[in-house]
Amino acid sequence: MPDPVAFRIMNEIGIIDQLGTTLFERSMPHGLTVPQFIVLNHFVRLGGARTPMALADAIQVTKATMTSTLQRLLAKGFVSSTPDPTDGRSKRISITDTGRSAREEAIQAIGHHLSDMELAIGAADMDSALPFLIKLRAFLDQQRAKS
Amino acid sequence: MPDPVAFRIMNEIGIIDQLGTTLFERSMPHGLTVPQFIVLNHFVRLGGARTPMALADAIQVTKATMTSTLQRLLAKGFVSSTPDPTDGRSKRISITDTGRSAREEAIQAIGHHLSDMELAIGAADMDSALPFLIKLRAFLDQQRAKS
DNA sequence: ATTGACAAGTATGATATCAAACCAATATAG
DNA sequence: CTATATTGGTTTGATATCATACTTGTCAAT
Repeated sequence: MPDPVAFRIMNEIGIIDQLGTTLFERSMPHGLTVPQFIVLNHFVRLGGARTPMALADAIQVTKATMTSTLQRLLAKGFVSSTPDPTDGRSKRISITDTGRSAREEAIQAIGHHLSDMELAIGAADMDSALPFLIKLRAFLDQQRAKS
Repeated sequence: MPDPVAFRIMNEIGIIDQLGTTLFERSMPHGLTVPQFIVLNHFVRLGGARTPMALADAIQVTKATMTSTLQRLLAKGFVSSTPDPTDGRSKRISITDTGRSAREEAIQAIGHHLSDMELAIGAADMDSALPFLIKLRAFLDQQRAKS
């Protein structure tokens, strides 16, 4: 019997994620990884300071994972951390100027891959696929919450 | 400026992969992971013995990654390994009966998630998304080869 | 107020993954 | 044939990720 379509979808998605991540990380400067880049990007797009928990929720990883990624970004000087004045358990994380530049360089570096991809696949196909992916993500997110 | 559509696609795919993997691994028996399951599944679907390199190519991971996954499957007794009689560098890996049963149990365990998913998203939408994903995967695979 | 539940962050241990370096065996060139 | 290049597999070292357990601080209920 053939694999169910849902299985094949998840299978393709797993491989795409892996190949894409590897491709991007080969071009990014300062040994930036994709997760690190995503955090920097989040700061640039939304501005201001954020707690590790808020970042973890926004990016859909556990707080333990966020701790780990932030430690590396701190070591590279791309983010800074100060104690939260109103909550003794918490911290406020911000991007630094160096972090901003690194993110700019990374954008340049992967931009070329993204253009190639749009050219090869067709922006129209991508536009039509996006809602499907968003729906699938929402479903999985909701399944996770249900535990 | 908004993120390019290719970026958003890759972003969603990364999150879907992560959420899906976690969801599946929570239900699978014997501490099976998704990569381990994929290897067992490959053996059941295609039968016979395979070299680690052939498996790595089929599943699109590096040979180092395959070494690691096979070591864990060997430790669980789900695959067996014998030296290749014709090539002193190589091995022949096969699935064991225990491995076959474990794979059967895993199929049952994740089947329920896959049905839920098909129900929530709609099999028709999945059918139409699949060619897009296959095309994207092929593109990335070809980019990788170009290095 | 004190106690008990909850929340933020970190640490630990397991797996996956890649790149790079390595070893051993095979294949190719000359 | 011998020397070189290639190929199969493993090892090492780095990062990401989750689950679980722990610490510390906050909040709520009595």
